[in-house]
Amino acid sequence: MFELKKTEGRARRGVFRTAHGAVQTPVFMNVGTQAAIKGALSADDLKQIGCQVELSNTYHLHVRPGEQVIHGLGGLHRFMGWDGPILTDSGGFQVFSLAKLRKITEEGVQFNAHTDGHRIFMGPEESMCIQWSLGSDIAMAFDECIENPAPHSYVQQSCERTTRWLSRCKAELERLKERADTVNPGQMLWGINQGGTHPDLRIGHMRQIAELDLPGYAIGGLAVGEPAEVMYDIIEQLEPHMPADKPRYLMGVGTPSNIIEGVWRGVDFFDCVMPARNARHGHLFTSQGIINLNNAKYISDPSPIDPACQCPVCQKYSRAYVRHLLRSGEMLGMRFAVMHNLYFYNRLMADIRQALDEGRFESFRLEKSGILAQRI
RNA sequence: GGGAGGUUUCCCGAGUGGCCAAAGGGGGCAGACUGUAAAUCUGUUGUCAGUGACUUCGGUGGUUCGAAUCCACCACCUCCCA
Repeated sequence: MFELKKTEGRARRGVFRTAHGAVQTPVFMNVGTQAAIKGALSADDLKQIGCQVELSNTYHLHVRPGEQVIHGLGGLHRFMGWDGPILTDSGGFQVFSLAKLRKITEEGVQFNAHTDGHRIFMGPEESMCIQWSLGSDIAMAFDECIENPAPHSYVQQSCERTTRWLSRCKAELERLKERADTVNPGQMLWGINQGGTHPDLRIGHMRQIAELDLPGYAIGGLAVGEPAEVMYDIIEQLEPHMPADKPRYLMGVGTPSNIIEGVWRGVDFFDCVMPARNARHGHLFTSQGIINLNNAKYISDPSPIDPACQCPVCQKYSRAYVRHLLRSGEMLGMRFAVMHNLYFYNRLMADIRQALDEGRFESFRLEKSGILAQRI
């Protein structure tokens, strides 16, 4: 399923096959939480900006419109018109981000829906059932994501529960896939490593979940409060304990620089809301660094967002125009900004892959990592 | 011709003797954002100087220890009656 084509140090160039096509790695997955990329981008737009994998969210689609609706319409791919690979996040992150509205027990998590407050129970079986109904290609394990830093004792207890939850996820998905109305027989489950910023817990947890021999493993619970250096250190210590023949997914990360550093440390899959959210707020990524298009200095700037960018927006429109649209609250401004940033991310990944193919990723990293992080 | 109301800091608008450089909103300027309750949130928005000082509430004078707030006149705006 996962084929490693080339390595450079710990960095890996590979191909991952799914029921909806192959994914060239390292890859950035484009986040469309509610089966849509915020900023009014469609599945067709995703194709145009070079997206390989779309990511949607179990909890959000369960709350609205409900997985039965999507299952009844033939699954998430048909529902949203995207025929490429889809990964669904399990709702585990919402355990973290909706913390004020939930209560965690061994069985699962009791939520008050963020929409109307009604009670929702989600545990490993519920999450798997929803993801099975959606028919994503990659279903993520239902885990608990903890804010860093967190005390060793709590993280340990949480990790142990996440391991038990993972076994339940695996058993439930296997059971569900035997049903006749399975939308995506090729659906697979990926496990998620937790352990906060404690290397011993990270490694111990990884060893346990690796035993389940899942087709992919994610690193969760990073970029949630700890400094980037701590995150890099954890990845470095954890990486030797991750199965080498399975893809590794660093969940929710991150900035262009974070991604380059992640690839350097052996990560294959990434996703992050940052390019889309920051775009909506006027922060745009360019080959020379980050610009805040809201700044007054761009009011009459005739140049494209990034003169080096080949995206549809940069081919035609000026910073001045996109800035005006954003400031005026026009949807088109958000759409343009999001299109640019996601194109930039997908292009960055293509450049990373090319550098790996050509055996020059180390120099690529040294050259780009700093430039892309600076504000200009 | 007679009567009533109004003029506030970029805009709208509160304030009717000190706690007022003046609520609130808009706009402006900047910042945050990492498996998206996020088209959101935060700071700032008279000037100069790090306690503080100075200028400001249509204009000019006045009352008062003290005025955006009270009085007189002037200017402009709105409404009502002829």
